[in-house]
Amino acid sequence: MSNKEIQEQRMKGYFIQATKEILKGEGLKSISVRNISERAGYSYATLYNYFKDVKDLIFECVVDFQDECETFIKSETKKYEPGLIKIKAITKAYIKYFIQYPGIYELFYIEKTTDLAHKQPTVKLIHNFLNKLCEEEWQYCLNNKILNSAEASVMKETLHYAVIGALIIYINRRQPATYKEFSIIVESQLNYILNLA
Amino acid sequence: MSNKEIQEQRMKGYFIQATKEILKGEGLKSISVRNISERAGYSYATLYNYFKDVKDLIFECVVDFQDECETFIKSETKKYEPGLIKIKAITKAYIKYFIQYPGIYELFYIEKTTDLAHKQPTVKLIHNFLNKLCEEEWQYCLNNKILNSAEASVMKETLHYAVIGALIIYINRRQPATYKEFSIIVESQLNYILNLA
DNA sequence: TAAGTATATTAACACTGTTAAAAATATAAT
DNA sequence: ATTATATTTTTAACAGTGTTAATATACTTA
Repeated sequence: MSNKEIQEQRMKGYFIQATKEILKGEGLKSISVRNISERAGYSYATLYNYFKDVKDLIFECVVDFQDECETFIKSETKKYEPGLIKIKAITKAYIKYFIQYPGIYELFYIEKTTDLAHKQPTVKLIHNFLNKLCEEEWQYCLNNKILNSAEASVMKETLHYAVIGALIIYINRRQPATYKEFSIIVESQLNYILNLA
Repeated sequence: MSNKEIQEQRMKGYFIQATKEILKGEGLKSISVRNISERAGYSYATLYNYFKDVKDLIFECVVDFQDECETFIKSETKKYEPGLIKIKAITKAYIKYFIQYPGIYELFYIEKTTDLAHKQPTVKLIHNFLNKLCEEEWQYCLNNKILNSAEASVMKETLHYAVIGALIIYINRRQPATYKEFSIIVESQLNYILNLA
């Protein structure tokens, strides 16, 4: 990597860092070009020397957050036995991560894809994120004849949709009112969907 | 109702009508005070004589759309037998309505409640919309011992979350790519959640 | 040091919601 | 009917948004 590339990457990093901080803190609605640039220590127009537009910048953050989320989930769930138990644990860790950073959830699932349509592969990446995280475990269930293909398929999709819905209603609508209530509902739903205890 | 009130209500109606047209057509992102007012045939500032702010106006539309949606669902499902079969039919009609008007779905579930927090009862109304539409049928299942209380509860919540999630991913993310594929997934999920065929 | 290039900043444009002052209209009283 | 008073509508303005073009600064090389 040439000096020029190193420096350019460093500059991009300053803006990405600033954006990530705002998203984790105040959330998506506090994101603005001037706001990001001020935190990065540059003028607002400088941003456009390193990113096509602000959506481009935000999208780079998505990739970072996904890595971060994946790392978090791995460390939270490594002690669980493989299969449905682990799928449940992964899902709970997934929910936990986004509850901790609602701004990141907004970014992942609420922000219209239309606005980011030029990055189709990344969009697919986001959409399949939970499924990807559980992929190994679903495969385990199939290999060990715990589930057949049709069962696994419907469980996987139902789990996926229910988790997205649960998070949007809790994060975006504050329903139910407390995290405790929310946890109880989630727990019983996971058991129901995954046919556990 | 006094003349003054009639006239005021009429004026509000013009703005509400204009807003509803835009929401059904171009969607939430095309909503702007100037855009609405132009369509209503008035200057942008006139809007503020009849609504506290644009969120107030939008919220009046929510109530209208809910009535419209409920009427649509009632007419689509009246021929179905009561119980789980009817719950499935109601849910499918619910999905059908929002697929037809994605802009209204945005408004219902994606628009942050925070921005409309001053109308808490209405927010609860929206959140419980699907559950309210099915309430009678859930009661039927309990009365006829088709389900016990715990079963009904978890089914109801899972159904609710899964439907919200399914719609957000299909409408906001265009995943899966076709309505046909989407319908198949929805069908199998409804059967799984409601423990049907 | 001077010229040329790359980068950063300011100024400007078109948009957003909202408010205060100005203009137009309708109502009331003489 | 004409004047005076309310009421309602519009225009102008403000503070914000993303983005671009022109200007100013810093750096590199001759």
